[in-house]
Amino acid sequence: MKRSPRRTDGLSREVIIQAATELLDSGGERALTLRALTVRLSTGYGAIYHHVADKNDLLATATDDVITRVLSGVAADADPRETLRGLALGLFDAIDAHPWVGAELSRQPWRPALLDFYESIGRLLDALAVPERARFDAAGTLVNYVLGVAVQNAANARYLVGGDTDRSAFLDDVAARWAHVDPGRYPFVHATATQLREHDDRKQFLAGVDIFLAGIAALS
Amino acid sequence: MKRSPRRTDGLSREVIIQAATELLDSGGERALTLRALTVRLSTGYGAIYHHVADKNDLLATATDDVITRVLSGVAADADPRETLRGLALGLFDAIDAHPWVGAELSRQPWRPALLDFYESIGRLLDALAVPERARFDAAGTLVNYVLGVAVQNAANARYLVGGDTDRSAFLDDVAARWAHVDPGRYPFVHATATQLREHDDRKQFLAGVDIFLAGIAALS
DNA sequence: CCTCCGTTGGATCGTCGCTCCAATCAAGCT
DNA sequence: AGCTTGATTGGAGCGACGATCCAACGGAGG
Repeated sequence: MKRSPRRTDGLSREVIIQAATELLDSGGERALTLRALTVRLSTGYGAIYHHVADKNDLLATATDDVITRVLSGVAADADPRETLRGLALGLFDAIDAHPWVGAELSRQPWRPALLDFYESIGRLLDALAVPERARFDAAGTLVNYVLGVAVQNAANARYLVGGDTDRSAFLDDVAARWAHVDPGRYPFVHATATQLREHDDRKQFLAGVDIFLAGIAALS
Repeated sequence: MKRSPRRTDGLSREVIIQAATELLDSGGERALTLRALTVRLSTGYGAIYHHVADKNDLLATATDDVITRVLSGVAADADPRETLRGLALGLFDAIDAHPWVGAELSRQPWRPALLDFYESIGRLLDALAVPERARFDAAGTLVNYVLGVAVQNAANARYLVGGDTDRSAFLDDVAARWAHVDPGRYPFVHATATQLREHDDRKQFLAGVDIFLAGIAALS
């Protein structure tokens, strides 16, 4: 039995994590299997486990990478309110582009990478003259909202299996089901069905951020 | 080879789902395996799959049951604002008691059981005189917030593996790590560490709901 | 009493994450 | 140059999972 030749270029933690990220981006969470990784890197399990603790480690590190990249790319605006909106949108867009990041963040919400996010929000609330005693609750609420929406969106994105069906097709599907509920029992849901079909996730997310900002402003 | 005796009392979808719920409540998501179910019900795979489509079906139905039970138990108050707070708290407490419900809802946010939740919120926003054009965004935002926080809490609860370590011990752990971050780089996070140790998830959640309500009021 | 069909139990399959160890090679030593 | 050693690699194998499939069962209707 001939053994396949040993690789000469060094395998490294970085290379492995990048390969994992590519697998995740192209095929979603379920595409990241150790077997797929060994094939892609043409190596074996041992080599991978020598650089990485386990699959959790892999997912967590890949997630941290994406988050860090996003947060460093957010532009600071003169207006703290605008900066905050930009920050929130940055995270939203990142998770929209990499739904698996949302799922992983919902599983481990206290990853170190989110420290920067939390810190930024705290400072911006300070700049917005939020009283100190309310700042903790306000920051927590905002973080929870942003992560919450992002996770929901990730779930919706995961619903589209391979990318065959379009996002709008998915919305049409849900909207159609909502349109067929009993208008007597569910007047609001029924009336909302049309708006659901036309709505823009990104805009609705920003509208939510604005509601919370208005509420926070009302605190002082 | 002797076959174990055939059961005489009828197995039913309800019995299976209740057993699944008990497994989930006692051991978390990873405790629900088909093998564990066959042992608990002293039956085989075939019997279970005869009544249930697959494991997703199991999880989804169990989740629907919990949600429905919660929503039917929420008292309607004269003040729509109070009713809304009660509704949100009801979902919060339910997911706090059954963390797996939070995880499942984040995976499938459009389950029929949430229709009632969405409908109730829509009506309450109407009672709060939220302009119709803003009601859709407002309802979506609130649902996202409630589900988002609930999911985070579920994730934290899942962090405590078997219930050995206490919830406060977990908070102490996170707070300790936050207290040791570089105060120069993360002044806000550092300053927040003490509040984190003392904070009450439930109260903070309610504070978030109040921020939202204040923001809604500012819309009109 | 018999037949039939809705149920039931469990052997089996393919895949998963992960462990374990022999094989391999580069760097350091004499 | 030859030897040694330890870090690194590749892959067989393990136990557990969700799911499928089918033979065996037994109560309801004739």
